[in-house]
Amino acid sequence: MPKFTRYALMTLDFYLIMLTKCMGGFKLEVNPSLDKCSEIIREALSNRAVLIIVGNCSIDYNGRASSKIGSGERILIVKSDNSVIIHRPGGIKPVNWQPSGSIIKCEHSGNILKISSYFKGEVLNVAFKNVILISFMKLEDKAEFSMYATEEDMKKAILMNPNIIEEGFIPITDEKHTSSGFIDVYGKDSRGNTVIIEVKKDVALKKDIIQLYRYVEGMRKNNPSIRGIIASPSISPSAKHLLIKTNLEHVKLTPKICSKIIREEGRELTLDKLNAKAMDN
Amino acid sequence: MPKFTRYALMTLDFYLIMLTKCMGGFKLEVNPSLDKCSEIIREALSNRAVLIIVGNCSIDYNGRASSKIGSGERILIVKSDNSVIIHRPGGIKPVNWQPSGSIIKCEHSGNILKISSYFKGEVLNVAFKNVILISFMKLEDKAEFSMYATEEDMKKAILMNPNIIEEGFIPITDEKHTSSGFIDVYGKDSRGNTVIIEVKKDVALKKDIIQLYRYVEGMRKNNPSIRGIIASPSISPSAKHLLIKTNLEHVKLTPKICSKIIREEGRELTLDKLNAKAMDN
DNA sequence: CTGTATATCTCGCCT
DNA sequence: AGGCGAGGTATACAG
Repeated sequence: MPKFTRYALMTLDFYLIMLTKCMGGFKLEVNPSLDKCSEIIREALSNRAVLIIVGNCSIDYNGRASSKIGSGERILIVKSDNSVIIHRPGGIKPVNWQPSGSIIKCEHSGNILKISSYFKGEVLNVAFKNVILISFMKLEDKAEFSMYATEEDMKKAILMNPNIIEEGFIPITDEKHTSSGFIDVYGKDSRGNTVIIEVKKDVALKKDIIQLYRYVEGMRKNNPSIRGIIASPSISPSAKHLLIKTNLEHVKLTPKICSKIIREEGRELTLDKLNAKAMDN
Repeated sequence: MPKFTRYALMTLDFYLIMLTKCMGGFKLEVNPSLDKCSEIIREALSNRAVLIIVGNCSIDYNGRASSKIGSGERILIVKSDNSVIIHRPGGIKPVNWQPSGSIIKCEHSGNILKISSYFKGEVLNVAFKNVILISFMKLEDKAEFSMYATEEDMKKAILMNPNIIEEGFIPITDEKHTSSGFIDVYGKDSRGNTVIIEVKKDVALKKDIIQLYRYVEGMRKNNPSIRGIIASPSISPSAKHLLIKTNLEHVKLTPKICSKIIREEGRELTLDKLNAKAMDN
């Protein structure tokens, strides 16, 4: 297909999309006039949409520090929380930025489009000489970001560095089988008390306490000094209540810190060595 | 003007721009098919253009740490140096990134467009379910970024914190007039030797050494122990050579550090106090 | 090249 | 609200 036709078709397509999209908080212009930009920016800001501008600008910043940069083609993004980032064509870090909640103004005077952002005594001024592309859109992103580590990784981290549970804790085995099932980590505290640890990578709930209680209760008959610890990033209020009633304990332990322990200690300590270490204990 | 007409005109405009722009390394699609995206991404990468993709994606990262995030609408930017940043609709920091020089691949399989980036054992996988907007463009930005401080600020910083020149330096006046003109900062070192400082905010060149030498030479007749120091962020090789021959000295001093001194010490030390301090000496 | 100090650090957690 | 510590810190600079 010749380029001409391809673009003609694409343009028709684009036209139709524009009609639908502009209802739903989307707008886009290529090589717009600065007046048009000014209009679009205002619309984006009032819509609390994400605004993207690509064009030739110079930037002045004054606040905790001061910076200045002359003309160059850059990408400016104003997010829906009014944070601002400006990126040059290279490098991972923005050349200038402004945190969430800043007050953004836009002014078109002469041949310059000025976008100003104010936040707690800090001023970021961006002056566009020309704009290649401007667009805003409503973006939805409700997903939760997680530094990833499995419960298995958390157990591994405890075996690698038992002090993350408490000073002097010594693991004996992992996943010991008991009459009530199996437990995650089994060991002794610094006073020689038996310790049973249940690991959860998410918030510990009532059911987790109940599960741990079942293990511990089965063993308390023969060993009254036994301790039960639930290791998790957090614990629900009702689970905490039950925890106290059942004389169990909670230790804060996040997948993230475990992931770090594995990464850092894992350099010297291979899995083989780890298993050997576990066997020794 | 009714919306319909406005967009029709805009679309025509867009169409014409596309024809010119696509020659010069620019392409843009709204709501493209993933196949089309794949094509555009390949073109962007081979052109070493800046690529912007807005769409619904999930992201996996594995390297120094691991992270995972489910579906959400985000902005992905691949810069011309193959650095990657992915921004969520809010917040100043990217949710995931990859440094410059990473190897980027793109694969369209099923209903998913996968963009992978590899760098020194770190893998970033982005899976797009749909794309709202894709565009690439060649951006030119040769401007130099500077943490801003004038030569005046640098002199002020020396007066505020003379130790940045050397331990025990005590400024007496700034801009002392001599028979050869005026000098930037004039003072005494810890041994009581007279010191003349010439401040430059950029690399010190031969001509700067010559200028300083003229001042110093004029005073060496009456005061052989006089020292001449050029304070600048750096010095050119030929200037350095001349510096040694003329028995002058160089002290590294950047506008940035001066800017910091003024910011930090300026909190306690107002301009009035500063002037008073300068008068005292 | 490696290690260290810096940052408009940002961000989250804690008091 | 203020202080503290971590970060996939990134980045500049010294050794």
